[in-house]
Amino acid sequence: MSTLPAARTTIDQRRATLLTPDFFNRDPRRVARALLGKLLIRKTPGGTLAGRIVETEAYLGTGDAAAHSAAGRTARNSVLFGPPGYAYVYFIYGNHYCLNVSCLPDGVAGGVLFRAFEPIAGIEQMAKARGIAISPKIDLNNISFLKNLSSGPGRMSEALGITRTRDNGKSFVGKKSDLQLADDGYHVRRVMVTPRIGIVKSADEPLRYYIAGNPFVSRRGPTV
DNA sequence: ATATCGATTATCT
DNA sequence: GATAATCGATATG
Repeated sequence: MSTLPAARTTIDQRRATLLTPDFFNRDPRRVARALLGKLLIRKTPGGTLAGRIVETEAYLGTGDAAAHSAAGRTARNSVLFGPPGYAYVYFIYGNHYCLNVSCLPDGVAGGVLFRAFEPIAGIEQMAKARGIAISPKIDLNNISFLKNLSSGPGRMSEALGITRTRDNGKSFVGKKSDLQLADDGYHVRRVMVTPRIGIVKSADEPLRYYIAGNPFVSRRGPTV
């Protein structure tokens, strides 16, 4: 019998290095794919939160009808038009915040939406942020429990305590930033590409990326 | 397991 | 005034 890939991963602290602006200064499709397997880190007074990114979506800018930047620059979407490597946070459906990173050079719109990660550090704090009570009965390694923390853009943002007023426009590439992205050398075996979730315009464009077979992805794929 | 629906507000028409 | 890059609860197979 072949062994399934381990569900949980750990961080290789010795190898972890911050992603640089160059990483984000290219087509969002390439950034979205390259971000799979990277670490998303949130530093808080209560401790460091971290997860391994398993699902992303690319939003291409003025030519992409589904992108917030499609109709040009506004006060809301201006981060997408700014320099690469900055947080674009928007509020949706009266309930949820969603976290993105800007791509392409200053003046050109584009971004990647973070849709899901595997919780790795600060799990108890993330559960608290999600309104989930921790009791001795809860197994912190249980896949269903972990998936409920951060499988989906709204959940992920809530687990990290992301809000628009706090985080929109924040740098992902600053050494001192409380929002960081890092590469610890984790190798992604296979990437799946599907249409993006929850959009109406440009609904068929294959711009969603996730790690094949990963249990923390929000959905398997389009229910075709 | 999948399907449907209400919540709730910033943004744009 | 309509819409939206979603989630959680509820209903049903």
